[in-house]
Formats: sequence, C-alpha cells, structure tokens
Amino acid sequence: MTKALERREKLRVDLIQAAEQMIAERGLAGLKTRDLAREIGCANGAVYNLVADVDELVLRVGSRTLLRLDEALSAAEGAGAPSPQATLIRIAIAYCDFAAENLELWRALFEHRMAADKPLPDWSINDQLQLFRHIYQPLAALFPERSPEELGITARSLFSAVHGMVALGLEQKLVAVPLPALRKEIANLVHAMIDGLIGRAEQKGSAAAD
Amino acid sequence: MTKALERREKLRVDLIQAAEQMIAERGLAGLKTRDLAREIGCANGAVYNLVADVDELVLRVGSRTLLRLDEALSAAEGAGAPSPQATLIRIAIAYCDFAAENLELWRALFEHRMAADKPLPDWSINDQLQLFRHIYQPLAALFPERSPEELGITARSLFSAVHGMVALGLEQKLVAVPLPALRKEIANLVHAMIDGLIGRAEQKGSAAAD
DNA sequence: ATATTTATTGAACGATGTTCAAGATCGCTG
DNA sequence: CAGCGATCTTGAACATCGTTCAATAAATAT
Repeated sequence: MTKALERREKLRVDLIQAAEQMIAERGLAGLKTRDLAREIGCANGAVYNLVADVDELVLRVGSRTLLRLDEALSAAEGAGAPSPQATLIRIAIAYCDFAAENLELWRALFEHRMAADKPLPDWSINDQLQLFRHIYQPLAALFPERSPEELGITARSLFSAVHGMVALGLEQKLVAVPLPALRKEIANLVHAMIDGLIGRAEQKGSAAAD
Repeated sequence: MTKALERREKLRVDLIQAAEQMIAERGLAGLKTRDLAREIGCANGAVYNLVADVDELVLRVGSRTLLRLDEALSAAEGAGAPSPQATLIRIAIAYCDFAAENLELWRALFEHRMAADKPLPDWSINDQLQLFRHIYQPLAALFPERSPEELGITARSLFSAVHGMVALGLEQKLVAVPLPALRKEIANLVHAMIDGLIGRAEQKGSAAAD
C-alpha cells in the first residue's frame, strides 16, 4: 500500500508548490482549483483528496512563507551584533525587504480570512507566534528589568508598528513610496521608538529616586 | 424627467446604506448583490443601473466610513490641547476606538482590492489622503524646523505604525488582546515614538555644535 | 393620445468551490 | 497470477456568485 500513498504525498507537495507559485504570480484571488489541478495533472475534484479545502491549502502555503520569513529574520539578527538597537533595526529592514520581494505571498498571510465558524488550526497559529521570538531577544537585552510578559507585549507592539509601516508603504492604493525611502523611514522610526522606550523606562525608574 | 431621476437617486442612497449595513453585519465577504436587491426592493440586475459594479459600491461605502472616521479623529484633536504629544496620543486612541466600534466597515477599507487593471478612482484616493491631515498639524507644532515634505513622510509613518498596532491587535487570528490593554499599548508606544523622534531631532540639530 | 426614449426586469451566462456516484486502480490472498 | 474487496480518481453536476442583455414596462415628449 506504499505506492498509492507515495503518489498521494508527491501530489500533495506538488499541489502546495503550485499553489505557492500561483499566489506569487497572480495574488491570493488568482488561486483557482481548476488551474491547480491542470498544473499538477489531475482532475479538479482530486484536489479535495489532497487537502480538505482551499482554506487549508492557503494555510499550508502560508506556513511555508512564514518559514522563509523566519529564516530571513534569523539571517538579519545573526550577522554580528553591535547593539540590540542595531539588531532590531536590521530585523525590521529584513521584514520590509522580505515583504517587498515576496509581495503576494506575504500579503496572502494577512488577506486570507477563515469563515467565522471555522477557526484557524493550532499548527497555523503556532507558526505565527514564532515571529515575535526574533524581536524578543534584543528587547530583553535592552530592558533586563522587564518581565517576560511585558517584553512579549512590547515585542508584539513593535512588530505590529513595523508591519503597519510595511503594509501601507507597499500598498499601491496610496502614493507609491520608493522602497529605499521606505527602508529609511522604517529604520528611523524604529530607532526613535527604541530611544523613546528607553527614555520612558529611565524616567519611570528614576521616579523613585526623586 | 425629474421623477425618474429622483427615484434613481433615492434608490442609490438606499443601496449604499444597505451595503453599509450588510458589511457591518456580515463582513465584506458577506456582501451579495441579490440580497441587496431584495433589501431595497428591486431586481438584482437593477443594482447595475445604480452603480457600475460591486467595486464602486464598496468604495462608496468606504467613502462614508472614511468620513465618519475623519469626524471621530477631528473630535479627538478638537478637545482642549495641553500639548501636541497629548493630541497625537488622543488621535491614535480615537483611531483604535473607531476601528473597534466599526470593525467590519473599517476592515473593508483595507481588505478590498481592485482588479489589477482597474485602478482606484481619484475621488477615492483623495478620501484616504485626508486622514494624514490630522497628524500633520500636531507634528508641525512639534517640529517647526522640518519641511512640509518631511512632515508628510513622518505623518504617514506614524499613522502606519498605529494602524499596524490596531490591525494586528484587533485580529482574532493571534491571541485576542483586550481592548483596554491595546489602548494602553498604543498610548505608550506613540508616546515613545514622539519622544524618540524629538530626541533624534535634537541630537541631529546639536551635531553641528559638537 | 400616440410615439419615442428611457428604465427595469429577471432569465441566462460564465466562473468558481465543492460534492458524489461511477469507474479505474491498487493491494492482498488463494 | 487471477480475482476480489477496498480505495482512490474522475469529471459531470450542483449551488452560488457577479454580470449582461433582450424583452417589457414606464415615463416623457409631441
């Protein structure tokens, strides 16, 4: 019984790769089951033997995108660390660059919405939470007195702020921003946010001494 | 010929209001032309006498949402102004509150995407640019030496950062954040961003004196 | 009142996600 | 290796969409 399952697995991998390429080329809205079936050489109905529905397919592609994003952020934090500030800025720039280079796949991560009655599977939620990890460590170095809970909240806030700048910056709806200008803006505002957070922490800490 | 056009106009208003209510109740994906037609009492084909297509309908609803958002932000900046910093924070909180209270309509502003070959009409683009106006004035008070271009860029960055925090904060995908905690986080990070921007501006300005 | 212009209708079209009975294929056993 | 039961695959069919259009009804002009 191995032969059948092997073929199934190979087809499933092909399907997810084809879906990834299709989203990258035509956007999430351009993903069609019939085109996918033709691409991997099977009947359109067969797609539902490999995957429960299109939602799962999009989530599986998203999982791959998140993995590559994770690698890109790891590479950014890996290279020599002059200071936690510099590391955080490099991570933010790496996030921007990844989004620009994988525009449609990155958008698909946030554009996709499940039906209200079918929530995200756990494995998908877990994928997403891994991202904050990259920001957590430099933040912990900057604010050693903060609790893990506080650091987690701050990490999510920082990530969300950078995400917003990238999301609206890469949007063609508004005035198109040249990528170098966007990178500069992000570096500048991240630097300001960190400086501001440090300043406010010192102010707070010294209040007892006054 | 007034009778026919009057009826047409009334129907068009009804249509947009019905679409607004439908998006608010069922989300952008729940907007269906046949349901709309039944709601306003006409044939489904008649919808296309009132509006070119669903894209235009969504944009018209978006225009109304942006108008109400504009009013909410104006109200936030209007109330007594202790300092530009405090005003910016109030605006950010107002943005967060508006998004929370008008969740589906606010989401529709950013979820909706036009087909690649049909760009946004000018009137819709203009609607969106008005938003930065609210941030521009307090920023100009904080950084009088900056050029209008620089201020515009900073205003967009600040707006985008807050937008990102609200967008990911209200997302049910990740861990649900209680609204009061989100408001507190936004106030904190906006404060930090402004402090940081001021600090970096001072540093830069005094560099010549070093 | 009649003719001409215009608006409205709702059936039909094409696309799309999903299902399912019928047929093809596979894996095991005698 | 032949045959049989289980399983997989197929592609036609279904339900829903947005959108179009010839026919009908209404409104306006003469």
